[in-house]
Amino acid sequence: MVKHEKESCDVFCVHPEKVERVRPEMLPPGTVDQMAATFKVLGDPTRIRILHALSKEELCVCDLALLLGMSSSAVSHQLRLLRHARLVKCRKEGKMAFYALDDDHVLALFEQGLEHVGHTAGEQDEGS
Amino acid sequence: MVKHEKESCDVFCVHPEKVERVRPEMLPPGTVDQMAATFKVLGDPTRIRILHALSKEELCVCDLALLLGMSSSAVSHQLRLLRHARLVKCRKEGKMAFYALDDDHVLALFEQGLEHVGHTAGEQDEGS
DNA sequence: CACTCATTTGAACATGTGTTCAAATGTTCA
DNA sequence: TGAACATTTGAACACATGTTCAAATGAGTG
Repeated sequence: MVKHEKESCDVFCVHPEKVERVRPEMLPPGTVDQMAATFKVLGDPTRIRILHALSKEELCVCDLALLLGMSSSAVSHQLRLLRHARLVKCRKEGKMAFYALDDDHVLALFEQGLEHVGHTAGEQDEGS
Repeated sequence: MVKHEKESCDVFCVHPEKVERVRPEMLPPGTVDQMAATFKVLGDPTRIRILHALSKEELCVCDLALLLGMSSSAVSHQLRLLRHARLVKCRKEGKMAFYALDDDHVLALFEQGLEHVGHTAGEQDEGS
């Protein structure tokens, strides 16, 4: 919904020169959306636990279900999202599906997130 | 189809030994939730664009509003989430608030995500 | 084939999320 | 003080998300 921009008053900027210096460096929309989509998939406790488990061992769906204490269906739904985001890969063997982290990039991303949490662990979150 | 053979084992696992080997290595719930919360905040195109802009230059709210083409209110709401997640920091000067990335950890996390996108750029996402 | 099992899928539901609008802070300056 | 401004906040809305349930698929076995 684009209402016609009232550029004169609503968002009248304080440092236009800074803005115009940064503007040409902005990432293309496709890249931004892909990054957001990737992080969004990472932004769920269940999927974090799945990824962490898979970083230790290749596991099948029912292994994960037992480990996480949830239904195979729920696990499968989450694995589908992780697959779509190229965060895990699937290896089918007979009627079983073994999952593992897609590659070391994923592990690096995961550990960077873990490091951030450790980094902010002791600090107190300011109340709103 | 009536099946009430093993009601005890909805999730009767195929490789219990793997599961029990991994179980003690699982992350504590608090850590998992914090990681998920951090990634969740990163999982939005608007916030990705904000972080990327701030990685180039310290900017105030209305600078960001102009750069992103959205209202100051919307930007401020997103900045609050980013602040809570310790991804950006705020420096107040007069009636203005200058925002910047909280530290290099954030930049590293961001770039790891960007790298993942670049890494999967050429690959085709299998249709669902 | 009939049956079981591991996995996947679709629909439905409750809950969470991002933006908008209006109003409130809090600061600067005439 | 009062007006103008940058920013923040709260409520409300449309929309997305995670789980559950039931059913379907597909592979192995008697």
